[in-house]
Amino acid sequence: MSLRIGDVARLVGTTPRTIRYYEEIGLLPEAHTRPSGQHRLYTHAEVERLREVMRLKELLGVSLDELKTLLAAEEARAEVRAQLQREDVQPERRRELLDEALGHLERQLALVRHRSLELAKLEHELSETRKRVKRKIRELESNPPLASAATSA
Amino acid sequence: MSLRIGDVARLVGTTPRTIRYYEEIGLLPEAHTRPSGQHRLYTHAEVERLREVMRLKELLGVSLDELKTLLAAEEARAEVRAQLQREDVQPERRRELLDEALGHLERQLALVRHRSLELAKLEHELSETRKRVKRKIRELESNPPLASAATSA
DNA sequence: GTTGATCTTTACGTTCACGTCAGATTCAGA
DNA sequence: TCTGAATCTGACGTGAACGTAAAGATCAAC
Repeated sequence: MSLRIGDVARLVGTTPRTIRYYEEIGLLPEAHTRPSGQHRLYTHAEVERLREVMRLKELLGVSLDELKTLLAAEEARAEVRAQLQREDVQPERRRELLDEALGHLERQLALVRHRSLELAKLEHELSETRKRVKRKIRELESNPPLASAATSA
Repeated sequence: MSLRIGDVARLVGTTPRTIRYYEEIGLLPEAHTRPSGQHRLYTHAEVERLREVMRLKELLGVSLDELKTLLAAEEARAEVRAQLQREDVQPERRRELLDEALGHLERQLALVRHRSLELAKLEHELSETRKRVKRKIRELESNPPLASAATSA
């Protein structure tokens, strides 16, 4: 039911050092309340969280510091979910958290959409270029290599 | 007609140091034949080339070393264009260059498509999450904050 | 032909994101 | 209870991608 840091590392394809580092810089929450010196223990939910962090890092290509602020969205939503479990849900506080989460989500979305668009443009250009290269190759194949010049108008 | 390293840096939004560094590691060709000690001079074509390099770096998120091998495509195509100008175009050599360029293009495209897909997935997930958060906020607004619980089923 | 701004090379410094090592500690299993 | 594998903290090391400083050279403009 509870995983150790080595298991987690294997599961997500990284190293224990990296996980400790992420915790060190505040990118991951400190694993529960753990008397210093004792082994860290993780739940599957935390493994998923780590997966998500690494995915965002990979796809957004931002520094771990920027990523930390972007992840405030997840934090907020996690807290919302936690508050939903309990019953003392002061609605004003919930509203605050939701607004905060929304703001961070918008920032993430803007970032993602921008990159997505740029990538699409790049993809289009590349496939156009590929077409041209392919055409040139075909021309070269059908045109028997004559001695003189003038292969394309 | 010819720009100096500082102008180029301003034009593409980087620093002279970076440009020199890129030249140093072979990512950019050495600016023409330049007696060591003399100022580097650049054409607008070279500025565009640098822009493209920085764009690919940004969008693909690869190391400068990987980028160097990926850029072999541009090199090959540049050489093809150069050979088209001249008339002694040994067609077998052209075929080699075109094949090479095609290979590199395929690699770039595969990379771009993969990232593009992943980003699209992420974008979808994010906008779904945003929907849910917005809905929750609306619920909170329409439901007058009563004393008891039960806001959503 | 003399400035002053920009550039040159050389070389050491820096930040980020971890890797690696050491020595002590903890933990699961026999 | 003992043992061996994994983990702990703390520290220093590392590679990538530049930043920065120094001392001299170059270049455009006057």
